[in-house]
Amino acid sequence: MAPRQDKREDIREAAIRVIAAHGYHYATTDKIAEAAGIAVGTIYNYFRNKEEILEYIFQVEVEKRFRYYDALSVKDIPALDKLRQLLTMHFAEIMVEPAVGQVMVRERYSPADQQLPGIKEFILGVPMRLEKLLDEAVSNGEIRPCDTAIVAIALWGSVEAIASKAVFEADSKRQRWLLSQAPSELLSLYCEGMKATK
Amino acid sequence: MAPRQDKREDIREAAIRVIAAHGYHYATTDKIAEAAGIAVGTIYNYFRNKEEILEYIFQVEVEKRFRYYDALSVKDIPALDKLRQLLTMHFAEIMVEPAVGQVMVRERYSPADQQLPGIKEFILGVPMRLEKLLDEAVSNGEIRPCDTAIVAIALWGSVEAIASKAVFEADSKRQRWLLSQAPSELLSLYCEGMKATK
Amino acid sequence: MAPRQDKREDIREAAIRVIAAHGYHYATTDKIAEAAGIAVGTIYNYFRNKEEILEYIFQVEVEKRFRYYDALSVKDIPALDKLRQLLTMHFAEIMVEPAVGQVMVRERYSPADQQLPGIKEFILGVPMRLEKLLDEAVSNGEIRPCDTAIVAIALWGSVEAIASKAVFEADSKRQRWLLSQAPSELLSLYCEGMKATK
Amino acid sequence: MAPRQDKREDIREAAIRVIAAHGYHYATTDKIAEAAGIAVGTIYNYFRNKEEILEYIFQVEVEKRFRYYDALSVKDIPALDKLRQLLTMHFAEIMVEPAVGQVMVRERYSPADQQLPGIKEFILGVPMRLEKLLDEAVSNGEIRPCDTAIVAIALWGSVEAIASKAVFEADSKRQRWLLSQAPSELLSLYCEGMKATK
DNA sequence: AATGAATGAGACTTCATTCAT
DNA sequence: CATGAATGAAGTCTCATTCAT
Repeated sequence: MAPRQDKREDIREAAIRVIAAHGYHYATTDKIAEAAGIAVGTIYNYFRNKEEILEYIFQVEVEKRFRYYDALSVKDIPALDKLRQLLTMHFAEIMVEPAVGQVMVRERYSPADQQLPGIKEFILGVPMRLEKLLDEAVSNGEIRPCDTAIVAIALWGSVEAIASKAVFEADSKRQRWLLSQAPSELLSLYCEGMKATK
Repeated sequence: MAPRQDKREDIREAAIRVIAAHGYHYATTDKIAEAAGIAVGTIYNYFRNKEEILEYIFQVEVEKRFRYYDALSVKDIPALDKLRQLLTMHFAEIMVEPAVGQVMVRERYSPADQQLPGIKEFILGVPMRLEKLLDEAVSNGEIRPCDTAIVAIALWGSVEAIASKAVFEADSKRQRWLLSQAPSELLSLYCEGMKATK
Repeated sequence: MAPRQDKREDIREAAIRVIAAHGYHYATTDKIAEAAGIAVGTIYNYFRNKEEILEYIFQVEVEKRFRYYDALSVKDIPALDKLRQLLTMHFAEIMVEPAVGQVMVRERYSPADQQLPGIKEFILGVPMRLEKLLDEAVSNGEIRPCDTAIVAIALWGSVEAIASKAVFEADSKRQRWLLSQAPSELLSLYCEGMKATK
Repeated sequence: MAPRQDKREDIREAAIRVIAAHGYHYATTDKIAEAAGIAVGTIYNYFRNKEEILEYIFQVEVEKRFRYYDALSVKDIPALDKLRQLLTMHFAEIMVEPAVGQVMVRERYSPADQQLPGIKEFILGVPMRLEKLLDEAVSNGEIRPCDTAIVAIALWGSVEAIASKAVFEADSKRQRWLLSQAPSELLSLYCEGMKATK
């Protein structure tokens, strides 16, 4: 196989592995360089500093989801279906690369006093898009009026909690089960509620 | 005022402030000591190392909640009321001391490769107790049968997400509103669901 | 049993145990105090600082040997017998309290840039007295003329080497054997030499 | 002059100077780095920790002597000559670099509870080789049968004592004299003994 | 005299970043 | 562009010593 050209990408992937394994603060630049098969110095030709690597990891994930959302939002399907597809996509991504899931769950507040812009985008941007879909669903009469901002946050919290549970699940069968069942389980929970049906 | 007797407590409180402000990894032992008004060395008369401080912070919070749960569990009231009271208590605690909330939300994976025992207890123990309450509610016919393990995780994820939102909310009025409304909002969401009522 | 009155002595003995076990630099004042059954602060009522404890340990041993030497030197017996008795006494002391032997062997250069006076006394004073006995033996015609200064150093080096070997000997039977046989073995070696007798 | 290539060697030499001057425990890594003309951090590119430097110092000396012994042991000369040459070599090395001699004499028990492997090798390995040479001398009839293990220890103790004396000798003329005369003085002492010849 | 909590200087070590090759 | 040895600031922790009780 030809050597990977995009070294920035190599570094990102190596960093994901190392950070998932050790945590951001114990993921030294040396370890990342070694995992990427390059010299430490080379990292600094592609990233200004270590923070920027983490920033980039989040950016990539954010963009995947935003692009998916953008494509979704112009479709002419019920908003709840859009929601389901977005969650399905999120869990599918994590299933493909659980290490990324670990990083997103754990390293959200890692690097500094101030949250990195890319991470802020992730934490705020995704729920905000959920909120829009919920608003749309309310408009369509798919769900009843409610404080969609709060619901979006709650829903996203649930998603993250289950992803986190899955991502640290040692039993890989149960991991796949969790990640694949999660979207419909969650949506039916949030739609139907748990109230006893008489 | 008489000098505070329990220095371990002083250190815990100082550490909460410093960690909430800067994050565990930027909360140096020097800063913590300064915030506590003592010398660095004194910290090590009360804690074996820096990790143990974080461990202790979580332990205290865990115990508060477990004790509250224990008192609750013997009461003769509907399980859903117990649930509501537990959540109310949790949010009330955070309202009183938002810094602790920040620490609990942010520093869960901070210190090491391995999760600290006290933190594990927090992350696993609380949802487990929620699950028990949900099971009880199912038994009582208060809610319909469902995968209570998953629901507990989802519910706790929602709780944390809202707490996290609140805790970083600059507008303190809205913070109080979020924290006080959250329990009933969440429970009604989880019970009734969002489905449009015909 | 009545409480030991001489606390300086208690501390000395405790320090010997702790230093023998851990080495001077790992023998913290806390450990010594604990071993002596007193508070750290109390140490400083009897010793100016940690160094002085080591100094005192050597002093006591030096004095024992000097006093023994002084008593010996006025006796009217062959100088070689005096020598033998001095060595016998030295090894006997170590047999009684091997920990002291360990300290004397190991901690000679431990505490500081400058050698402590008490330790210097030990290192220089003892060989000097051996030298005097050798001179006397030469005068008496017990041994042939030789560079007694060098021989004294060599002899003392041998003594220390065997003591050191014995002191770290795990097998206590062999330890006793070494320490009890050493004086005559050494003296016969130094007197007769190893030359093959035709 | 071209810059020294082997930085590990530079550090070893600097450490010898600093440790000889101040003792291992007062030879801070900062001082060693300064003496080596490098930054502290650089030390840790060549040694895992401070102990390892001391370990390495002993290793180098051990190896010198073992290599010399190995070359010697295959020669077809009297065992006593081998012995003499080995001692001569040892004292010559110390004469060239007295600081190393100081370190070997003083820092034998310095670093820890447990003796470092390299130091153990030095303390046990050298006398063991002396013992072998003595055994050979006995076999050859060069010396009379005796407890060669004990004699080896005694002899090595004498050697170290004289080396130690020499190494701390301020008068450098007397130092050279001691170190150069020592081998034959010692061997003749050990062979002939001090007994008065009628 | 005895106590032992408090002190804080100082030790070792790590690691993100640089820069000469 | 790539390299990786060198850097040194900064962090954690220890421990001899002090002093108020």
